Amino acid sequence: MTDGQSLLVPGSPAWWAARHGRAEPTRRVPVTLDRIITGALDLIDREGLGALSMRNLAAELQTGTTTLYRYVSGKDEVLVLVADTVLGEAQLPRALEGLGWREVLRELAFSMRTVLSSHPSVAALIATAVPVGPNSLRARELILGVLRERGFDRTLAADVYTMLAHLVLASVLQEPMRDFRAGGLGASKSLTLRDFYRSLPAGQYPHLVALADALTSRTAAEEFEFGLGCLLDGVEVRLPQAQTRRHRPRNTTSEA
Amino acid sequence: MTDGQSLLVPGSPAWWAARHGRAEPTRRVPVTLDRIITGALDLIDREGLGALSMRNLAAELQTGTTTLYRYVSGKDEVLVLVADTVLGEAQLPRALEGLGWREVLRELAFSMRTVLSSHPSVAALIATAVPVGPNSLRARELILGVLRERGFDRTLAADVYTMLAHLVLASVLQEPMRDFRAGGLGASKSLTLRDFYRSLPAGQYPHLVALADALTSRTAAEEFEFGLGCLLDGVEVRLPQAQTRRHRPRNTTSEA
DNA sequence: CTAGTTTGGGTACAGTGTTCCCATGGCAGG
DNA sequence: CCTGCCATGGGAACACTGTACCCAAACTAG
Repeated sequence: MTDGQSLLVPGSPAWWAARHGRAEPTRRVPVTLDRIITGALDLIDREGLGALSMRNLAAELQTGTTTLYRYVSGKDEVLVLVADTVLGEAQLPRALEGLGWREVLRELAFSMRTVLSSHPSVAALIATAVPVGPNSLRARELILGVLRERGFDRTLAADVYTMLAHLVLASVLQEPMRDFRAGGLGASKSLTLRDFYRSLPAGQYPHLVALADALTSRTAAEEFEFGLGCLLDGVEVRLPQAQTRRHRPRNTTSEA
Repeated sequence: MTDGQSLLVPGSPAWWAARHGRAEPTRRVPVTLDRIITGALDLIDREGLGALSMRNLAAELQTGTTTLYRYVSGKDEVLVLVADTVLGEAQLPRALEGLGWREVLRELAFSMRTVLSSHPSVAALIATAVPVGPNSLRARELILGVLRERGFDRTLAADVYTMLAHLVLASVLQEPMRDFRAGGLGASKSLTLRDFYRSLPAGQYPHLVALADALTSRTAAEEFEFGLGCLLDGVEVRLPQAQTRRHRPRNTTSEA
């Protein structure tokens, strides 16, 4: 299709606007790799992963579709670059030295989770492909370094890193389903997940009905907090030197 | 395309074969929902998620594309049905009563992981959509019941279930990347992940280079085993009654 | 001013999900 | 017997997708 509006045909309003707009006179913004990546990320965050097509991306950048292929080998490469860019948004090397391994791991895991959580659709990209971009490698390197310097042996450091990555990934992946509506047969009857659990036959699924609230009232961050705490406690048990300064866990609340 | 071979034009070899083949005379196998689901699952397992298109699926079932839409509202529904079918392949209610919560959770988590691991591509379906099919609900109900009957309060049961689900999901999702080859610029230089880590600049990524073996020598099941152990230990700490029969963890091996 | 190299992009092809509409076949009613 | 019906099967078409080929515009070097 010719798209009509994105072309700057002389005499058209868009042409005039570009001609004596208040900004710099060169309205033809050059295409760069960065513009492609940020444009793709914007498009994904705004309209979801499914909305990212090479044509849409080209339209977003006000250029032609095939132009993108001058900077990128294909859509796959765009996705890889976007994923690594997001991973790079986490500012990891904050104040770090004085803290014990628990605090550092908490800090790192949470900042990774936060940055991925702000680009929900991107998590799926990272989940199904080994992230080998520089930002991803830097993060891995940093976490492994923290573990080694705190006395973890090689296998334990690798195992703990893998578990942390798994935990972060799963938490972020499952987060968008929090606002899930079930039963879309008609537009009228859309249930929230909690009401869906409540509406199940109590004879068949007694616990799902009874735990409808418990299963759906947690924030994704709270769930992550819980899982991270469990994992770190488990790691503490596995440390060779029994340098276990005991600490009292705090969320075993019993509700009404 | 007309496909030529799947059409039984009278007089063609295929027609004759169907006419007096050694099997039953009715060669036109009727299309059913079950055939669609199992066909889709076969296709996914055999050639990956990307190979599942409505046309491919129709060809697999030796029928026309639009016929599928008589039984299914679209591709999304096929995927949902496939996901729930896979979830249903886990035989969960094995011998269960005598065991403590640790053993039961291990058993259930492992069997879920095993069944998902045998259909690697399907895990991605479950990760990005709330599974609300009957088999999925049955599994959730069973696990929650186990937890409640073993003395977990409502929130703790829900939290622990969520963590287990996350762990299983992430483990299965990351499993296919185990046979990942990096650096596919040319067909000549395809590195395994371990060699990729080894080939990194040691000045920039010292720990990644040093831990190349540790990061890649684990089986997915072993990693899962480790994570599950950590998690269960963490859960044990959070149990209200300090019914902690201590047990010695066993994998803090220090390698060469 | 010309030659050449980079950058931008229209057209085209194969493949996707989905819908419209027509053909076929078995079965009930006359 | 023939006739009409209706659920099932499927061809053609539409609006997309990623990508390759090839041509036009623009800028740079001589």
